[in-house]
Amino acid sequence: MTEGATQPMVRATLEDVARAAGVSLATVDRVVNRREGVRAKTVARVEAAVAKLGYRADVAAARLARGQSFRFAFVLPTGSNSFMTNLSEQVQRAADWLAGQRGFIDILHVDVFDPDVLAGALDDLSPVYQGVAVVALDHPKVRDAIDELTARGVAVVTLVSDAPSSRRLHYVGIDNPAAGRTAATLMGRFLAAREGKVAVIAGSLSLRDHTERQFGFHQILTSEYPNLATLPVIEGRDDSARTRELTAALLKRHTDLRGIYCCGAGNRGIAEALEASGRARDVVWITHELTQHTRRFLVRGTLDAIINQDPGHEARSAARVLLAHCMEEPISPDQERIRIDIFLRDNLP
Amino acid sequence: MTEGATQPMVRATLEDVARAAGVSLATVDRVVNRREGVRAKTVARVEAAVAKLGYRADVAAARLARGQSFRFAFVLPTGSNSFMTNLSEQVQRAADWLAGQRGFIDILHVDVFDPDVLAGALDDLSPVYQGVAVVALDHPKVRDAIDELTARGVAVVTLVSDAPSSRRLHYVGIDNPAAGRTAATLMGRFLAAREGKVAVIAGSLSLRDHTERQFGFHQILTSEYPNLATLPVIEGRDDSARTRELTAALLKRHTDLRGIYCCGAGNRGIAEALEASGRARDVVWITHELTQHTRRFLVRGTLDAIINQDPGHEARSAARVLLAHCMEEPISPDQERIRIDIFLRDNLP
DNA sequence: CTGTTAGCGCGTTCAG
DNA sequence: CTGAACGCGCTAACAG
Repeated sequence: MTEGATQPMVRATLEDVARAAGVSLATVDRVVNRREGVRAKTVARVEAAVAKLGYRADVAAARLARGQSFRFAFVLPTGSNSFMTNLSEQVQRAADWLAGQRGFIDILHVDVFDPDVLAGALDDLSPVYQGVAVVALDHPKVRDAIDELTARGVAVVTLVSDAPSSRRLHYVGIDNPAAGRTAATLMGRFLAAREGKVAVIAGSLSLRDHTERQFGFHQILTSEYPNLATLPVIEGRDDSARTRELTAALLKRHTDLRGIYCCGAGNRGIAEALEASGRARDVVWITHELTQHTRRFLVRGTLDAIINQDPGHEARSAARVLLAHCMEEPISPDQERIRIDIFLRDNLP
Repeated sequence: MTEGATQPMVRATLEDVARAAGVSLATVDRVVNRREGVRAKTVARVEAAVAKLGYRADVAAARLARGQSFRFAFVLPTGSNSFMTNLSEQVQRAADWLAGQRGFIDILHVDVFDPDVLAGALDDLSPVYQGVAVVALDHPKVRDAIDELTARGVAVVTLVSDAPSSRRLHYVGIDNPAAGRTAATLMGRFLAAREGKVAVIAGSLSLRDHTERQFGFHQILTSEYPNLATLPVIEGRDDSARTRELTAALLKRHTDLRGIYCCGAGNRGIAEALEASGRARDVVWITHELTQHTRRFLVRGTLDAIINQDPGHEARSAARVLLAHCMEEPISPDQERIRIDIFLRDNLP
């Protein structure tokens, strides 16, 4: 048995360090927190003591003494598709957690799909907020509103949907082109060498994430799977009824339709059309986001794979990033990276 | 714009509650922490005040006042395969994080594949530890050692490899039969309707996780993909050289070998044999764990998919579960559930 | 440049 | 059954 280095039995306190270095508490505090006004020689002495005793600041005590608290606004879509409902719930849970850490989250619901409304909501945001997480839109007005907040010293993170041209601090969400490529690889491989057509259904091509997914999907499908022809993108406006009609028309018109990639919402409509057509097991259907509905379609075999982003992880990550920024603490990039999950029937959580 | 309920501007303290309820600090504390010795009437009055003010205990202050600290042992394998090395690093990072929360982690490396050695290490563990995380082995001696620790009041979580018959508090790891089923579905679908043989390479069939994966794999492949015949399982002992020989022999002997599922380690050997044979692009190869090696094989196209468990998540989860148990706090199951990740070339993190 | 001191919000004695 | 008072480890304001 090989022992690793064991930690000291009880942690050293600032006072222990002060005694060891022969200085006062305040001086040690200055050195540890890298504040000005200490002679280089003294700094060295203190740092030696810190190293010798293995001193680590007690975050609980520091937070208590600092007594600062934080207030963040989470700007989420009104609307009620399953994914966004789920995201709201997860933000609420992250808020409960943060409340124990002297952090408060207010959730604001706005129509994030209207650039004017969204920009207006950001402009009107109360100045009490030190941080904002927003499901953004890549539009000049929104970008300006974000930049204005940033200029006022407010930390802004974009959530799920990015505004890359803005000065937001951080984007919490998946790499959408990569998600589209992932869907394409699954589609191409599931269809093996079969020939035929593949349809792409987006919510709206004016949504950057849908466009990016579609872009990644096309990129791989056309370059690596020449046996499959992609049909022009269809916009279902994330609406089930409309998407059902469009899908039904698609199935009727193209008897050689082999696959459907849905890079937005409206999945219930697709499922209905597919099942009504009797070709559900024959057509490979890949979509985004694990919800109660898509889970059912996957288990039933109508849906073949789900590309997912974990809303719980996203909500917690946004909260952590904002908190870390306010406390001037570093974040650990690979804990904050949102992964592109692939779910098949067999690895559903 | 719809506003969510906004939180109070400053959090209520115990003292605020005491004043509102017309009692003292100590009484509120007793009620809040569900201690004995308070009249029912007083309890009710305090609880009303708590509800009215939306009081939430400040965890930082509570931790500071309690001043308790925790010490955990993480028992990890000696040996040096990439996954375990990675796990060690992640445990070290979790330890750095915990150190700020008054928690200390000592890392012990033992030969976890030898039941006697592992059980001995657990038996000999210093009594200073309130919690132990162990990469376990499903063996009576190990089970007894875990149960003995549990009986002594030590919280035990199994990590990556479980001992389900023991009285461990919690298992931090993936559902291995489900992981095997996931691999089988990918294999079956990637091979579409092609006919031929599929080989399964395990490290050792006396390792429960390898057996479970292999079981799940067979289950799906035989029931859903009758076009594919599975060859008898081969044991590569997680050794690259040996696995290379075995794979080469396999490729030579079965000209209709269509797929290889590796449910253990030794991936470098498989890659070498596949690439040497010139059939790397033809044979579908699926394996476990994202490492620097498997990443390369996947990007290069020799490997088709990786089934992964995130060691960073596992290390943090084990630490959180132990900490929560010691502080008698609840855990949130879906944050602690370890997912079965699927990585293709396109969604690598 | 450095030291002293008064809390931060809560848990835990110990008296009443 | 209830209350007063001290201290956890650290920060910040002030004094020297």
